[in-house]
Amino acid sequence: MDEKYFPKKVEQKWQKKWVESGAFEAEIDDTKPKFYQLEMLPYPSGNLHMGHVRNYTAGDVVAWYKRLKGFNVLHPIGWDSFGQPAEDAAIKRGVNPREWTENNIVAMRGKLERLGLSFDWRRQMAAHRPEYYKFDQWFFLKMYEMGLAYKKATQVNWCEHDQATLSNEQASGGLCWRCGNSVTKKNLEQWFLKTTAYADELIDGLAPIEADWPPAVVKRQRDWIGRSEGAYVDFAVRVPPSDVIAADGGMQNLIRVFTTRIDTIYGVNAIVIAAEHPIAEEFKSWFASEVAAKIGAMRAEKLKPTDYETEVEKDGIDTGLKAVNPFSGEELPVWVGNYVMMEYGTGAVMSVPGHDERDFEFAKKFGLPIKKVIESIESVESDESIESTNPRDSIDSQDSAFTDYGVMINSAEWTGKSTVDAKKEMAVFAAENGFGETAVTYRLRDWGVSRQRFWGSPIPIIYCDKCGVVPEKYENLPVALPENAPLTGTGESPLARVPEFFETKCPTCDGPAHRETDTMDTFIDSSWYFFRYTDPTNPVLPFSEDVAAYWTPVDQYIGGDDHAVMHLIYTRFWTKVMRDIGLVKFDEPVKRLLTQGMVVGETFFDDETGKRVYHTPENVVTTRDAKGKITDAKSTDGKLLKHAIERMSKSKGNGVDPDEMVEIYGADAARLFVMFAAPIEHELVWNEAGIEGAVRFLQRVWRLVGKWKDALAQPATPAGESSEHTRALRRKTHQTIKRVTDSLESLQFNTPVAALMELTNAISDFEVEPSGASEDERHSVREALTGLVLMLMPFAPHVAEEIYSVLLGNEEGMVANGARFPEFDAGLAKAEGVEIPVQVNGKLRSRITASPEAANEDLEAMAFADAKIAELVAGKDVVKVVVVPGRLVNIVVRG
RNA sequence: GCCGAGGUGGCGAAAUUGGCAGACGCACUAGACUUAGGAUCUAGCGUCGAAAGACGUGCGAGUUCGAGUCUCGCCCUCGGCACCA
Repeated sequence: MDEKYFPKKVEQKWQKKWVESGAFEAEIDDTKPKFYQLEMLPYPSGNLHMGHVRNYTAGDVVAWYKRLKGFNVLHPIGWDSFGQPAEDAAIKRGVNPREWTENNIVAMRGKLERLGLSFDWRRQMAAHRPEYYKFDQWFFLKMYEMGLAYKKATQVNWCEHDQATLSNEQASGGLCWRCGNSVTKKNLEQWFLKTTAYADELIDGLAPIEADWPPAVVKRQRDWIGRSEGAYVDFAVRVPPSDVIAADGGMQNLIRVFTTRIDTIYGVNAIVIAAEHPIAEEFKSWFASEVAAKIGAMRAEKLKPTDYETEVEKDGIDTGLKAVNPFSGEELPVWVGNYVMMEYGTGAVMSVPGHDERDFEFAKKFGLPIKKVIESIESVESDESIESTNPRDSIDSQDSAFTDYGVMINSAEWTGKSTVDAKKEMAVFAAENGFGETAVTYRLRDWGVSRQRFWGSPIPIIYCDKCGVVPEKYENLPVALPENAPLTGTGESPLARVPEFFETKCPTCDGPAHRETDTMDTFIDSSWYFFRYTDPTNPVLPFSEDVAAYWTPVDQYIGGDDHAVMHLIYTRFWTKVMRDIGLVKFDEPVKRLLTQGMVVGETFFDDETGKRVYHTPENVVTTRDAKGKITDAKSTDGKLLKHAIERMSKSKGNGVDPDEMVEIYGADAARLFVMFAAPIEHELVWNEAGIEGAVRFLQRVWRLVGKWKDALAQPATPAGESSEHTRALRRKTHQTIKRVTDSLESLQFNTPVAALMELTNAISDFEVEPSGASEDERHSVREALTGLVLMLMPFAPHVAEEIYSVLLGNEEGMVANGARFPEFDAGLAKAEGVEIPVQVNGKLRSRITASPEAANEDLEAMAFADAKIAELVAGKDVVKVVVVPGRLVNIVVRG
């Protein structure tokens, strides 16, 4: 053992040993409980950033802990290797996307290996390889057969900056998930997967896993799916002046609205439809010219980039059409309104300004009547009776709508009922009378998966002039990407310019046909990748049902919360589809989810040009306030700089390359520090200074072992009678085992490191010279050191292996030894004499030392016997004495 | 605007869930060893105070023998959503 700890030497040695012994290669083993530890797969950009280090280290800690606890652990990694960056690199630098991707994978794998992450590399998958994307296509065909994949013309989300279509999830907030620019709409024919078919299941399936998923993710998924329960109501359309029913008859003369508040229907003042509503199209020629013009303008407005900063002002126009309220028979105007969305519900609403904020605003603006039909329970109770209440037809004077539930007024035979009851009854009434039904709508839309991109999995569909849309045959999969395609980034499908690719024969009639030239959204790849790890080379199926049945579902998943409504909804959807195909027998893919906070760094920009400035102590000078926040930043040549906190990466110039950190401080110190620096779910503002502390800690452990190793080489068994200081050390050891075990079980990674540091300090403070140590002393130090090292293994595996082999006196490490996590002994951890605080009137005044089992009366007597307490209590009335056994004594006095 | 999370030393944070606030670490201060210190060791380090002591977990109330923790009201910060009928 070297005098000093040289991380590089130790790390290279053990990484090599692990590879040679296949230490992390997991196979099905029915003699052990299985544990599937998964982290979100990286995009192979070629570079590692601190966010990766945090994510994969946390996963590695869990994987190691579970292995040491006797589980058969599957801990795989792969590559989300399809997608835009490879295509961008190809366009910008003329490289081949395949080569670029493969090279990056090699580079990035090396960086991950140097961190000593315990992955089973044999199982890695890469989305861009035909043996993987073949099964994206396999699934697509299955979904096509099941009626879950369909094509339709639609307005899609379009990012002008990236020249790319986006699913609703990827355009959340009206901004592109990748580049953050505003999203516009574009008309395209596009393939969809019917996620809405599973909307109820996607909501209801959250309940059983809720306790083990972060509340924020569960909530965002619920909101995203957005189930709301209400009713459809049909309003007949009349065309003035002669009350002509629309010529087509049938459904065309009805406007169907969706409402969650049918109980407010006597307060309807108008029907408001979206500009894209079919009625608006049907009566186009009937409308006055200014109405038609306005509708056209409103449609165009909706295609503009979405600006969520400024609130859109309500706008609309009376179409001149009339609609009849089926409950009251009242005739109402039909308006077109910009606040009604064609995509949600039926694209038409009944406007109730008295009880809906948006309708209220709309009515105010256009001077429409506002009628009150619901009163709060309090105001009804204070009024004498509902009958005698003079109906207030207008609440124009009020400045907001009353949106709560309450009691019905001005609502014919429903008056006086509670709105909660009326809501149910009125929907039933509407259904019985043929003008409505109870209904549930969702915010969730189907998943648009077509991408006009090259670097993705081709959609395995063929268009034949004779047979129409024909799915490719399973035996012809994969539909392989051609080696070369003209990549222009113009938003046209590159595959449409490769005749060798799209010219084909119809699988049904063998006639001339052409292939779909769009590729799939890359989120398809990541929807099922972790099932492929279980059976990575299966040539005929995505994975075998039996193999997956052993390993899946995932026991612990760790990744960023930025995927709360993208990846994590898609993969839940995919799992339910796989269940219906018969590949898996469960509903939810992930038992327990942990979302780690981002690692961010300070970024600087040139104030004038907006260009990034690399942040090194040499070129940026900052002044900071008391909280350490930057108040002012300048470059060394005097230019004013803007600053921001951004996700850390080398390309943003706000952070180190983890590889450099490993080079300087070692992988163990880097891992340890990242785990220790902040709770895993918090955002971590990167500050490199702290890593020195991790290095110091490991050096300290190393020196301690160096100091004791010769003495510990001699045999030592615990003596029957031991002295106080050895019992104290054993106590600390076992208390630490409990703390570390509990922390890791609850996925806390910062507090166990602190506990290990405390144990190290305790061993350090054990004031016995190793050469003169008794057998008993040697035994307690051995127990403390081996315990320390075993518990350190998940965080700093290389140095732990080295120290463990030193303590064992041979070259074997923990892996080779089948080492186990230390077991907690409650008896040994129990304190003998504890310091018990004594309070007088709730204020700490003294401490007494007693056995933790001391009886309440004894503690009380000891407290009163304490000189200081006696003095404070003297001459006063003791009102009460509170004794918490083993914890505290509080004496309440008066006078 | 609505929803969610949170506010504890100079900084990152602990606090067995109502029982010694600030563990552990970073930064800092003083000292020792040293040719040297960005190594190591020792001591200190919430605020005021010479000390005794007093005060102290965003602010204000409340419950309790006792509140960082529970209740109510307010302020602030950070995230999410974007007219979802």
